[in-house]
Amino acid sequence: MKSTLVTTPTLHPPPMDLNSVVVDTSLDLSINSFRHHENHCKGEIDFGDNYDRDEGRTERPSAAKQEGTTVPLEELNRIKSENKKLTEMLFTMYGDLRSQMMDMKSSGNGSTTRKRKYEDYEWHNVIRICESSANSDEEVYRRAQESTRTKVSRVYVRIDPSDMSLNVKDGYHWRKYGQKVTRDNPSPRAYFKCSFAPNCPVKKKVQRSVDDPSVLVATYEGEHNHHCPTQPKIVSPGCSSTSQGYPKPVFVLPNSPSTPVMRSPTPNVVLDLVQQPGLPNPAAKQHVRESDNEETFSTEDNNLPQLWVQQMASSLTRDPNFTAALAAAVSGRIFETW
DNA sequence: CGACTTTGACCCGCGC
DNA sequence: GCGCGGGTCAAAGTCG
Repeated sequence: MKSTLVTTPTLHPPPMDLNSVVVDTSLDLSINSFRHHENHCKGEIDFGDNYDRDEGRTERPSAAKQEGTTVPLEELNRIKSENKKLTEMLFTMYGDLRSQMMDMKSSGNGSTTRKRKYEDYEWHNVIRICESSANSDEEVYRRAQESTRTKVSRVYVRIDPSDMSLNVKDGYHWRKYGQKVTRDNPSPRAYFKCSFAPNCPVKKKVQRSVDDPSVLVATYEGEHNHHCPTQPKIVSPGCSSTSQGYPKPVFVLPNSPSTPVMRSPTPNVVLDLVQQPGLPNPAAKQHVRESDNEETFSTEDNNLPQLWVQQMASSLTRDPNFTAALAAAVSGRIFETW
C-alpha cells in the first residue's frame, strides 16, 4: 500500500462549525492552535498588534529577531499577559459557541446527538483540561500532555483511493480483532490491538474519512508499554523519542493559517523559538526534517569552533532518535516560555 | 502449524 | 424497560 501520512491536522476537513470540530489530542495545544480553531469558528478577530496573521503567531520584537539578542523580561511578561487575555477570550468564545451547539442539539433529532457524541467528547476533553483550574499556560500544556498520554490520538493517512485495505503502517504490529460498519460512515471501521507486546493495551481504530475517502483516520487509544519495534515511516503514537506514550505535540507554525488541515506527507517540525532571558542563543531558528535526514542546525555561538559544531551536528542529526528527542525537548522549551 | 483475518454473535452503555 | 449502535469475542477460514 502506498500511503503517506498527513500529520497532525489542526482541523478536520473541511472548515466547519463547532458542531463538527474534531480535536486531535495529539495536536498542538498551544494558544496558536486555539487561535486557529477559534479563527475558523468565529471568523476574524483582533489578536493584538503583534499577531502575524500570515504566519499564525505573535511576532517577537524585531530587535531580538534581527540581532539574536535576548527578549527583555518586560517584553516577555507583556507577551504572557497578552496570551492570557487571548486564552480567556477564546474560552469565552468557546462557551458561546458551545451554548449554540447545545441549543442546536436540543432542537435537533436524536441521531445527531448520538452521531456527534464521540467528536464532542474529544473536543470537550481538551477544553476541560484548560478550564479546570489551570492557572497558567504551562499548567494547561502539562495537563494536555497528561491527557494525551492516557486518551486518544488521531493520525490521518492519505492513501490510494482504490486501495480498499485499512492498513496504516506506523511501525507497530497490530492484530485485527473486529470490523464494523458504523452508522455515520459507509466505510467499515477496523479494530486493531497492538500485538508486539503481549500485554500492550493500545488499540487502534481505522476508518476512511467520511469527507474524503482517500484519507484513512486512525484513532489510537492507550499507551504502548514497550519500545517501538521498527522505525516508523510515519509519526505514530507510541513512537516518540521516549519510546513510550504518545508523541509530544508537533509544533507547527504553518505558513498559511487558512490551510491548516492537511500538511505535506513529509513530517516536518519547524520551530521558531522565542529566546528566553538568560539562556545562550543556540540558534535563531531550527529546522528539523524528520524524514530525510536533511536536518540543518545553525548556530551563532562564536565561542565554539565552527567546524567542531558542524561535525557534531552532522553526526548527531544523522541519528533519527536524536532529532526526535531534540524536537520534543525544544517543543517543551517553547511552552516554558508561555 | 502458527499467525493473522474474517465475520456473526454477543455485551453493554446510552438515549428515548 | 427497550432498542439501537459501538465495541469485543471467538470460531472458522486463510495464508505463508
